[in-house]
Amino acid sequence: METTKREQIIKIAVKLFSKRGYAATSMRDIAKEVGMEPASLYNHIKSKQDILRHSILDIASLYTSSIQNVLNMKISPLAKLEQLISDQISITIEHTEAVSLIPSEWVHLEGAKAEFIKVRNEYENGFKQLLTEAVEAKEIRSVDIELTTFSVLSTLRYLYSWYSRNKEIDPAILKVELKKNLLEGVGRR
Amino acid sequence: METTKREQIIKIAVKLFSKRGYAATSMRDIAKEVGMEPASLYNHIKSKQDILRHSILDIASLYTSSIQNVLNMKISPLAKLEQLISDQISITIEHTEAVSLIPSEWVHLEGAKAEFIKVRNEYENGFKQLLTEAVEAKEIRSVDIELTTFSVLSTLRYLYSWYSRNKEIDPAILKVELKKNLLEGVGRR
DNA sequence: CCTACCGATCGGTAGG
DNA sequence: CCTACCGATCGGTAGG
Repeated sequence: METTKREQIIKIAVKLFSKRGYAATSMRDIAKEVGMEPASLYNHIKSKQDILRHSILDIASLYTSSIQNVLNMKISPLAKLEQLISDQISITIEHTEAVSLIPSEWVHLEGAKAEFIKVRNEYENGFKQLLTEAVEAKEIRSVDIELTTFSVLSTLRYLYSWYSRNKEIDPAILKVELKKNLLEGVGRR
Repeated sequence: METTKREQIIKIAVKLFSKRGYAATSMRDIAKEVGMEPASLYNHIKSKQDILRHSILDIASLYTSSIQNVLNMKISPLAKLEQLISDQISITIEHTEAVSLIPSEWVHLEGAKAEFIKVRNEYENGFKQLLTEAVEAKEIRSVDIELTTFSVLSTLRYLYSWYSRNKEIDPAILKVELKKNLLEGVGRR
């Protein structure tokens, strides 16, 4: 699998954005890590903003595909929720650093901010719909939809930070354990 | 309750850091919002870094007080966990913007980074200890301590983002509902 | 892909 | 608390 210079630059930029934040990372930082002069980066990318936009929107489209796919499946609402959680864990494992930009760095998007927010809202609304259906089907208790959506999605959004310190874990085990946690809590008796 | 100019400046700076991030907020941005010339800020604060350090360490000390207090209470491990969750919700409600700096902006601390990490680790270790004790007392099921700590604390850490959009909620109801969520999940049947 | 460089903006200081 | 200003660094361009 060949990687273009452009892809190399974006990968390194994402790593630096993830570590220090977009605003605190300079094109000179990126150039040094890539091994070229700052001016040369511009033969491969349009601007610093261009890197951020592509990184974030690429990940956002993975989430969109997942929710659309899950909504069309012929399984119970609760099974759909479980599939969505599995998908999101997979995305986090496969694109850990890019995923880490989603919660904090999207605020630095300039042209694409509105589009990002739209896509994020669609995902959240899909999640709320599944939760509502699962309650109606009596597969889960009658939860507060808004608060539960926040609670479950915030754990999934920040999973990257836990995973980046625990990469040795078996993804299958992570999925089982985290689903149990999100769906059954700590099992208060 | 009189607020000094210094407190006013810090409050406004925290609001801006919270919205755009530390690195993307300039002293000129802060000065404009405060209503003075940039140079005049330095009669009240030592440096931009000084503002960040005080904001973050002040909140961190609230978390430290909470965990120390809870660990010394003469109640069951599960009751301690519930008290810790309540405290953290209270801190988030009372200091929403400053709390929002904790997950993302601490990376920009310069002199105090090691101290912050130490304090954060103490809090996490206290939480893990309570979780372990609750399992041993059979008050909760035998959870994965590391993953559950991450899962519960990530929801609590990012509660500020949900709360800032839902400020009209009754804090008492928020505590009951969120505790239920974290401790019983969605009640999968 | 590099050398050379631009205008803008940054955090912060001197001096009153 | 302000005017005036400093050196450093920023994202990006011209031209080869």
